[in-house]
Amino acid sequence: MTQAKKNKDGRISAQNKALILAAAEKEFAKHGFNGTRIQQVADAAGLPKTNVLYYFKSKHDLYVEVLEQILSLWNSAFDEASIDDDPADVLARYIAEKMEISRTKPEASKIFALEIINGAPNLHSFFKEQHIHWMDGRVSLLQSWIDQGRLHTRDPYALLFHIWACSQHYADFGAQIEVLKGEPFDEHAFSEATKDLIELILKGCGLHVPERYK
Amino acid sequence: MTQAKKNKDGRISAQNKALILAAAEKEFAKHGFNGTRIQQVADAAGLPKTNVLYYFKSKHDLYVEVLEQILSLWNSAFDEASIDDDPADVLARYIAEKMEISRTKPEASKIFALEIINGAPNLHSFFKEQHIHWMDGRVSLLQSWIDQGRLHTRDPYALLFHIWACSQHYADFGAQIEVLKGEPFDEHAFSEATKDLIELILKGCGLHVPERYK
DNA sequence: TTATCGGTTGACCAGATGGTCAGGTTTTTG
DNA sequence: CAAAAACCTGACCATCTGGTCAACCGATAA
Repeated sequence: MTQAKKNKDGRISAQNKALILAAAEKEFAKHGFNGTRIQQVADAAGLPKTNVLYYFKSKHDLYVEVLEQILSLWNSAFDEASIDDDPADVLARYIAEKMEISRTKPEASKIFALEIINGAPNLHSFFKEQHIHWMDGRVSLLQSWIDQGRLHTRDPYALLFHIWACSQHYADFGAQIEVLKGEPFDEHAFSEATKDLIELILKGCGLHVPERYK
Repeated sequence: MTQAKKNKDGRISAQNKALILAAAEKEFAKHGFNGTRIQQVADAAGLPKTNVLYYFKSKHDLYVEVLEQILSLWNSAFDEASIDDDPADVLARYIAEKMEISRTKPEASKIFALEIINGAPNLHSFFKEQHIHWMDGRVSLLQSWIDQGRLHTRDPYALLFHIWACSQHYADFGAQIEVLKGEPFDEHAFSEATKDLIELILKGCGLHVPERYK
């Protein structure tokens, strides 16, 4: 039917697309956009290369869809925090969330980092604007807390950057950390690292670490 | 003469090699190893492609030499710090050094980050071992300070990771930061960011920020 | 003058890779 | 049960790119 003309998500379609996207996420994380071969993605998904091109018009298309899927992970409870909330609580939770993503979705984090390092050439400008808007809102919240004397840091932007930098570091540099520390960086180690980071940042802002994050 | 057989560093040679390495550093930082074309490097250096291949046997060779050149930047005063030094002073200086590299050599920092994200496939194992050795030494120094009650943080490894993560962040994500903050990230902004980071980390470790870094 | 040698370069190639296409099969739909 | 739509895929191709090669240049030494 003409109604179904644009509906490309039959049962099989949805299933295969998901399969391919998952495989692509891993491959892109490992080798970057240029270093990834469509054939590799196909192999990882257990399908012939042509089939990958059937669902995604081009390599670039596939990459963009992977990226869009990743962006949905970036939502957070911090998005809705208000001035009446407790800064220590909100920040600790935000850090914990970011660390959790680094642990459970390191590939996504890597791809995001690679994309940003290269100047975000594939992120639609609407995303950038949206991000700036989000940033403005969060920064003024932090600034309010600073003005109230409930948060002691000079630059709220810098605070956010530092949280991102450190949490993402654990995703991006996971392998390096294992080598340098000489022990596997497992769930428990991640939990310890999260506590450490929360303590560092909160103390650095003159905040008291909530019991549950100690 | 047979003596000069291996001497490939005549005046012209040294000059051209330096030219090519500088161009390669920029290109690799922009596009990564796979995304960089030898032709691009050649164009950036103002030489024909064949000439690049004359000085560097292969693209991979060129990349490794760029990488080795970068590694020399990683030396620091922190390397020689001893237990008798003041933790606050040593750490503040170390952070300032790292930030300075991010400001003056962002390309080098980017390449290093990209290399590490990909699991450091091109770093010779002797470098890794050397790095581990360095790390062990620095961690035990930090641990000594902790044991003496002069430094208050749980995991010295994590402390180093956080310093690296934040300072490198300013190199890697420079473009993103400009967009999000909506103003150029110049020398002055870098100086402010450095102070902020020093304050965050030192306060986070229960240290007092030395006057000169305020 | 001539041999040598570092340096230079255009022409060329083999392999890899993104992407197309036509024809086939399976599933859905009326 | 057809017809249509969705799905699948082997064969193929245009292009790109790392790397080779052989000829050539220009300075210096014998």
